[in-house]
Amino acid sequence: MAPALDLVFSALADPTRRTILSMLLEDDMAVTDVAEPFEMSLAAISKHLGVLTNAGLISQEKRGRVKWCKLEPDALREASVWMQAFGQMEALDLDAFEAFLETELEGGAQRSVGVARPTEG
Amino acid sequence: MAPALDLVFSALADPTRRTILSMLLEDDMAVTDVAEPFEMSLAAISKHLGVLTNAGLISQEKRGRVKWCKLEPDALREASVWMQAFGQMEALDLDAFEAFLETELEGGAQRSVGVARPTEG
DNA sequence: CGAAACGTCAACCATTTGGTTGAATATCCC
DNA sequence: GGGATATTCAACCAAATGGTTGACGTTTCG
Repeated sequence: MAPALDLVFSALADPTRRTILSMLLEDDMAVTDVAEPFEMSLAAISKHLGVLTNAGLISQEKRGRVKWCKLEPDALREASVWMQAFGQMEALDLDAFEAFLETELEGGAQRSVGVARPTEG
Repeated sequence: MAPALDLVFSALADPTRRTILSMLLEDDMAVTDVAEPFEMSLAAISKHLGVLTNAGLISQEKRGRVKWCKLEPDALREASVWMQAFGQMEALDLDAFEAFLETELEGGAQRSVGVARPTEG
């Protein structure tokens, strides 16, 4: 069920939607109340909420005539994990790996570290 | 100089671009070599690289007739920090904060926790 | 010099996105 | 029932996105 990273990241790419998420951090909110601080129409906010829902970042539950919006942190967490994993691989490759090379192959020929043409024909 | 989160997140929203980033994790690469595994045109990849550059996620340096692409982890890290901070605030608000409320205001009127209309006119 | 390799630019196209407005639907309350 | 409230739907629009192709400028190499 985990929504694709595509959906999560593109949902996060809009400042209005990031603001909405931070608003929902404090409390669950009704659609009308989410829309209140913004200058755009209610319909526009409704669409934004649809995008966030589709990305799994929030859920919406209708109670009576009011639709409550609730933060769903799991989707965010998944993307966060991706980024952290990426960051760790990066740290691994660019730092630890080079250090490893220099230690392991100590005194090897003066390779130009970090620059290696892949697939040179 | 830190590029806006908008640019970073929307750059990350495309799977082709995420793949490119992961390729650059291993090594700096020439534009042509980045394009090689993909089925789209070189021009399309060139545009993707432009988007990544614009977001600050990579840098490009021309040496001779070859333009080398290099991962720039800082921009990614900034977005990662945003997400982690968000996650931490979430943990704070939804768990600790409610526990705090219940403890601190013990036995208060039966507030319906988590439901508060802001700006009721 | 001239051809090949590297990469971008410009024009074009289809689709998506983010916004609008006005009508429609559902619920609450008198 | 009927009016107010809450929210979405549908149609529309402008701009951005992701792709194509073909022409163009640079740099290398024979």
